[in-house]
This record gives sequence, C-alpha cells and structure tokens, in this order.
Amino acid sequence: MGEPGYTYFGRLVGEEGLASVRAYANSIGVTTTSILSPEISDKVINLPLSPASKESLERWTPRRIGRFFVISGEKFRIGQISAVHRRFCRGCLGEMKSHRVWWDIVPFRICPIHGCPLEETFGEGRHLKWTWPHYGHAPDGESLIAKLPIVDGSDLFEHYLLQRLGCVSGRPRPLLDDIDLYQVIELCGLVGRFFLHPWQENAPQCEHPYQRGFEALRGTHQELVSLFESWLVENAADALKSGIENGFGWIRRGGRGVNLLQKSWKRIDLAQKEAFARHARVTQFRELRGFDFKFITSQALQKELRIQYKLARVFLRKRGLESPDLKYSRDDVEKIRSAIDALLTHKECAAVLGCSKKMIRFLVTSGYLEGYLGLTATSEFKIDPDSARALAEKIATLPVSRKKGTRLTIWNYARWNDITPRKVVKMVLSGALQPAAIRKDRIGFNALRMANDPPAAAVRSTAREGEVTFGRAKALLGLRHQSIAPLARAGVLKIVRTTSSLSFLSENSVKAFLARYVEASKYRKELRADRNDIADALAKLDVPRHFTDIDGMHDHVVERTVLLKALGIEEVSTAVQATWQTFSSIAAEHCPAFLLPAILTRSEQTIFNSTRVTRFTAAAVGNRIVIRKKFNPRAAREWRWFEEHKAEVYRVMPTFRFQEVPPRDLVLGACFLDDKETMTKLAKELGEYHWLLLKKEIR
DNA sequence: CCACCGGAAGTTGACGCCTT
DNA sequence: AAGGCGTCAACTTCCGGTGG
Repeated sequence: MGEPGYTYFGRLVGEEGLASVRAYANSIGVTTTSILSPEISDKVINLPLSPASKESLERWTPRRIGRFFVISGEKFRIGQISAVHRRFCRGCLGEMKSHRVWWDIVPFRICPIHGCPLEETFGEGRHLKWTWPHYGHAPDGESLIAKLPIVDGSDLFEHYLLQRLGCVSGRPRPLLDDIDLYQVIELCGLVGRFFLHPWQENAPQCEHPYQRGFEALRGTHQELVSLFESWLVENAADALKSGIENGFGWIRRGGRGVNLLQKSWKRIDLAQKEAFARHARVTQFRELRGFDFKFITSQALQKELRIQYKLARVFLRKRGLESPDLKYSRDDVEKIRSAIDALLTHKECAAVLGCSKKMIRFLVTSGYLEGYLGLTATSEFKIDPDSARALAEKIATLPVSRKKGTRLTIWNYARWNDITPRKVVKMVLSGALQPAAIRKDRIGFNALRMANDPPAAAVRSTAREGEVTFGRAKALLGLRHQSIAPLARAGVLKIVRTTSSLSFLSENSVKAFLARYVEASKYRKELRADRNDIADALAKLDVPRHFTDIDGMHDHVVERTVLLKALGIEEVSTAVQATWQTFSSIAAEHCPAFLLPAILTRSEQTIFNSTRVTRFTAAAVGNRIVIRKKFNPRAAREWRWFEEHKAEVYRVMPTFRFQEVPPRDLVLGACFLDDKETMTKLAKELGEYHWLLLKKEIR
C-alpha cells in the first residue's frame, strides 16, 4: 500500500538486477531527469498488471493537475511533494520492502506507525538517490530494515495525513476535515509557526511547525479560541488593545492570511477574533457584534459618554483616567462616567458660588476654578467641585473692611460704579477691593456687601458726617440757592467747617430750620397768589415773613404751623409722616442719588436726583403717599432722551405703570407707597432709572 | 555534479480605501 | 480617527529544470 508508480518502476528495475533507474529509463525512451515526471508513471501503469495492482498504482502515483499533485484523491501543492532525496522508515521497510508515497510529502517527518523520524541518509550522511532501485538496503550494503514495534501515533500530524489519504482511521477533526489536504498542511504550518513563537511583527522562520499547528487545529473551534486566548494573555499583553492586527502580530499583517488561505483561513480568523474580543475591543467585526468586547476605543467612549474626546483628554489626563493607547475597558468607562458626574455643571456651580452661570466661565478661564471642556455635548465647562468649594470658602473668608456707608451687593456695586461684574469679581478675589461685610445667610458672591460711596459723577460731596453742603441744604429746604449763603452768614444756618473753596453747614441747624420753617411759595396754589404776589398774600393772611431783613434773602420764609393754620390746611398726619420717614430710609439705601423732602405735604413736592436731570413728585393723598413721574415734552432735554430709551425706561420702572396721555402728549406714572415691599421696589426702580440715565450718558 | 535560470511562493514595507 | 482589509512592488527563498 502507498507505493507510487515511480518507485514501483524502480523496484522492477532493481529486481532485474540493474543499478540505475535513470539509465534504464533512458534505455526504454524515457528521458526524464525527474522521478516525478509523468513519463515514468505512465509507463508503469501501462504495464500488464492485475487490476488491484493497477488500481493501487493509480491511487498512489502523484498526478500533476494544474498546479497540484493529486495523491489518493487529495491535492498537494507542487512544493509539498519532493522526491529528490529518498526518505524511509526502517520499520515500514521491515514490513514491506517498498517505498511509501507519503515519505515524499515534505512536511511528513515522523512515521506515525512506528513513531520514529523518517531517515534520509545512510552510511556517513549520504543521500539515497532516486535512481537507486533497491529499498531494503543502501548502495554500500547497509541494511535499511528494522523490526520496530507499532505505536499509537494518532496524535501526530503525519497520522492525520495518512488518515486523509485513507490509510488509517482516526477521530474526526472538525476544523480540518472539510478542507483540501494542501490547505491543512499550509494551515498547520502557519498556525504552528504562530504558536511556537512569542509576539513578533514579522514572520519567524521555523523548522517544523506542522505538529504544533496540528495540535492547535485538531480540536474544536472553542478549543482553538481558548488556545488563541491564552497565547494573547501570555505573549501580547502589550499589544492587546491596539487592534487585532497588532494583537496577533505577523500572522494577520495586511490581511495576508485572508488572501493566501482564503476559505480555510476563515475559521482561524473567527477564532482569533473571538479570542481577541475577550481581551480587547476590535472595532470592525460587524459579523461579531454579539461579542462582549472588553475595551472600547476613544471614539466609542465619546459616543457613549456624549463627550468631546479631544477636549476631554485634558480632564482624563489630569485624573489619570486616560488610557495611553486610547482603549477603555468597561471599568474605565464607568470610572470616567462617575468622575464626570461628580463634576458640577454651570448651574450647580453658580448655585454653590452665588453668582450667575455666565460668571462661571469667567472664573474658570481666569483660573479661579478648575473647569474642563468637552465633558458635555455643549461647550460648557464642567467644574471640579473641590475647586468650587475652595473658592466658596475663600469668598466666605475674605477680609472685610467694615466700612460705613451704603452697602450693595457686588453686582449692584458694579453697576453703580460702571464696572463690569467680572472686573469687580476679579478685584474682590485678588484683594484689590475689600467687601465691607459678608452676610452669613447668603451664599458665595451673593453674601458680599460692598460699601458704596455715592458715584463720583452723581454726587460730588466732601461733606462729612453731620455736615451738609450749601447745595444740599438748598434742596432740602426748598429755598433758592441765593438764600443759603445769607442765612448762613446771619447764623441761622450754622457753618461748621470751611475749606478754601467750600463751607459746610451743620446738619442739625438745617434740620431745625426745616422743622420750623417753610418756603411759602410751595403753597402758592393755596395762597391763590401769583409768583410775584406771595408777599401780599401772606400779608393779607397776617402770616409774618421771617429773615426779611437779611441782605440777599429772596425767599418768603414763614413758620410752617402758622401758615398752615392761616390757610386752614390740615397737617399731614403723624402716621403718614412716619410712613414717609420709613420710605426715606429705604430710599437712602436703594436710591441715594435722590434728595427727598424731609416733611411731606399735601401739595406735590419735587424730588430731584443729584444731577437734576429728572424729577419725581411726592405728595400725601388722604392717608396714602403717592410718588408720581411725568414725562413732559416741555422738559425737552429729558423728553428727547426718554423718546430714545422708552422701552428701557418702561422696563426699569414697571411699578409706575406708565400710561401715555395722547391729547396732552404726556406720559404719566404713579405709585402709592402702601407697604414696605412697594417702597423697596420703588426705591430700587428709582435707583435703576438714575443708573440708566448715567449709563445712557445724560447728565 | 554543478552553475545558472526561471517560476512560484513567501516576506515585507508601504499605501489606499472602506467602515464605524 | 482607528482599525480592518486589499493591493502593490520589490525583494528573497525554494526548487526543479537545463545545459555543460
């Protein structure tokens, strides 16, 4: 069994006592120099032989078909068959002195029947030429026959070859049985070479990898997967996460295996992918989607966490969460997710710091907060909560100046002083600006209270406590400005301090004057007198005018109670007066730029702001106090300005409920000071309006 | 038996295209 | 962008054939 035509031919030659097969072949017209030439085999098959012998020869003689040899129905590549040097197993020759064609299969190294390696030399390393016609002994007479025990070689690669050739029976090999034998040899060679070496980029050279390859491929698919898996763990830990091609090294380079081995490669391919998927992420295995990949790529991470990876790297790196090869395990993903979740959003951070959301971005970019981009779908920063807490703590423990004066939130402080909130924040945090106090019941920046000097542009006053300037006294008393100086000279109003250019009146003397006297033209309507008839009207009522003898005094100053009595006017009740006092103190905090009359009357009194651009009126109506505002085209300067900024005016003073009065071309608004809430609201609106005037540059 | 030749297979670096 | 896959080109290696 297994004897091919060419050696059968040789045997015949030998039996005839000739010494060279080639010489004999030449003598019968066969001129080949290659034993595998079909000429010899054809000659043999045409000999008169028994059908059984003929069948056997036909089966075991390699026949060239295209690029293959076919033996016993199995295909071999040309290079897989070589008969140049004759190889043999002494045990087999001992059983029958004939050649076995499988000894000519190049990777066939061990006789699976006797368990011994094939031999190819005799004497001192000489090769048996194919022309040597004898099989039992060598040309030097050495016997090539041995009595060897038969072993169980079913684990051998060679055994499987014999199994496929139909010589022996063996177990089914699910990964190999359905592919051509030449592919089995190639696969075993390739896979064997792979398993015999650690990770390598380039293909290693290897003597005889077939046995190892067969050991890998003789089992089931799952067994192969496990082999690949343990190989990966042992040899490719470093290369594991950067793609399957890199993970397995040379064997998958450039898709080579796929090209060279085509269909038979597919099973290796799948097993490798399955094994790889257990330890790494492979992006492209569409057909293997069911696998639970251990790692995902940065792009997949980006998608899953809805982040912008490129930007997010800063954060990941800082937290030591960035994988150097950009692959992330489930664990990594969850760690990153919780790290991101632990961060504050703009809104949350704004709540911690008591400021607007917009301010957060500024605080991050100027280094007061630790914030990161790319961790949200939008371009918002996410903020490290520790840094936010640290900043909140810093704000809460800022040194305070305890400075007296109006106290404003830093936001209002910024507005009053025409500074952007950011600048104020920066000044406060850098220590350039000290808050006057910090409220314990407020959070972050909202807790800061700044001492506010009245805006320089609005009120220029160098008056100290208890002092009143001439201008302020004039406004408070409702006198003409020419009258103040004479009254002061006469000692009615007391000068407490004099600088080179200014004199200051004592506040007490002004208040005392205010409490007792009033300028009579305020009651012009009640007196039914014209501007020039005030003195006559007073004389008729027998109301005495005071300070008439003071030179330069132009006002008609009378005692308030005397005048009101003479006119039959009810005094404003003390309750209303108290309400007015309440409003005055609220106004001093929220709209210090307005000078309010000290005593409320039933007739309208003007409330000017410090720049005297705008005026409101205040009056008692019954038990209520009403503040009115009139926009009048005849007050041309304010009217022009008002027309330009109508919308803003309406916006900052909603409480006045302004109404246009078309026939008179006026805009009127009014508000009753019924409760503290309204007072505060109104005072704030007055302040806003004053600010608006300054901001829009009307002075 | 040997030097040389040519074909086939095998290696390797490089590149491009495609999908996700 | 990362990764998978296919291809190219240049080169080496192996092997048998060829002619001397």
